[in-house]
Amino acid sequence: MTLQRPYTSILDRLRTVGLRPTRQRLALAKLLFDNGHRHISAEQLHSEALGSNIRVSLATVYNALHQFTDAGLLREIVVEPGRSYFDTNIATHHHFYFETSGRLEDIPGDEVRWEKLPAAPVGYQIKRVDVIVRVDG
Amino acid sequence: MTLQRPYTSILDRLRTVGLRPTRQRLALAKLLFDNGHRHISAEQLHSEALGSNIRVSLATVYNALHQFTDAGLLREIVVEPGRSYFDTNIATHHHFYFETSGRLEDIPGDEVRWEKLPAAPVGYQIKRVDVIVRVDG
DNA sequence: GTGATTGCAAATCTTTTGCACTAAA
DNA sequence: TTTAGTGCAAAAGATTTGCAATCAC
Repeated sequence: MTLQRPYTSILDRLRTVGLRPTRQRLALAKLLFDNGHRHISAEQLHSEALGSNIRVSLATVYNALHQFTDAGLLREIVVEPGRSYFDTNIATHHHFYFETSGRLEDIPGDEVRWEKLPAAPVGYQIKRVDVIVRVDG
Repeated sequence: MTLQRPYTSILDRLRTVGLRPTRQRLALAKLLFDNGHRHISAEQLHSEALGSNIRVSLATVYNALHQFTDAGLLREIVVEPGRSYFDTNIATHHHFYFETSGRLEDIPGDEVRWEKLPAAPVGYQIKRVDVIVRVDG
């Protein structure tokens, strides 16, 4: 798990995780990390990039999102078949999912505490615990 | 939330939720509910049906799975983009997800207890809380 | 009968892949 | 240079849709 280092430049962050700071990655990272925490889909990020005159293909957006995720800069959240978001907040926290709007909202980590949680099956380690509170109304 | 009524026939269960007990729905429901609790994908159920000489199209399998889910007979669990399962266990419970194998395993409801959980946002109700414990090893 | 359900094939949507081209080190 | 990264178009999956044919009531 990579710690978030708010005062590290995007360029250094990419270098640190071993990704070449290409024009596309820098631009996408800027959109992702310079606008506060966000829940964004690949398609959304692609449109946003095009809207900001960053010429980048959807395939590259997918590549970058997955590389960032593997590097621990992002976290992927799947809420429905065919609907997944990338979360720029990599601290431990959870989510409300608004089924009608498809929107995701953070639940701060300290708003969820376990009284009991099972141990990992023998031979396995817990990588992450996802809590999705599904709401509608 | 529909209570599970183990001694109700499949035919009656379909009738109760207002679904006509067609040949296809009866056969699929039999595969789903007469074999203990299972986590099954649409594709898997379709293969299983064909393997049991039940002629049914994949589209109908999807339809039936969604109708059963809407009726409260099934619960859908999405673990990764492009990988979702239908769970015949509709009691409150949670899941281990084995990232390497793609397998899902039940965590009984009483193995997870909350010390703290946020209230629903104003104007919304909590429909369900999904806990997915992601493990690898 | 008549209205719900099905099958099929086509369409849609999301995501991945192959490969020639380009750019970073 | 050398190797990683990119774009594009095509492929691959998963899921949905439209509509005529079929089935439950």
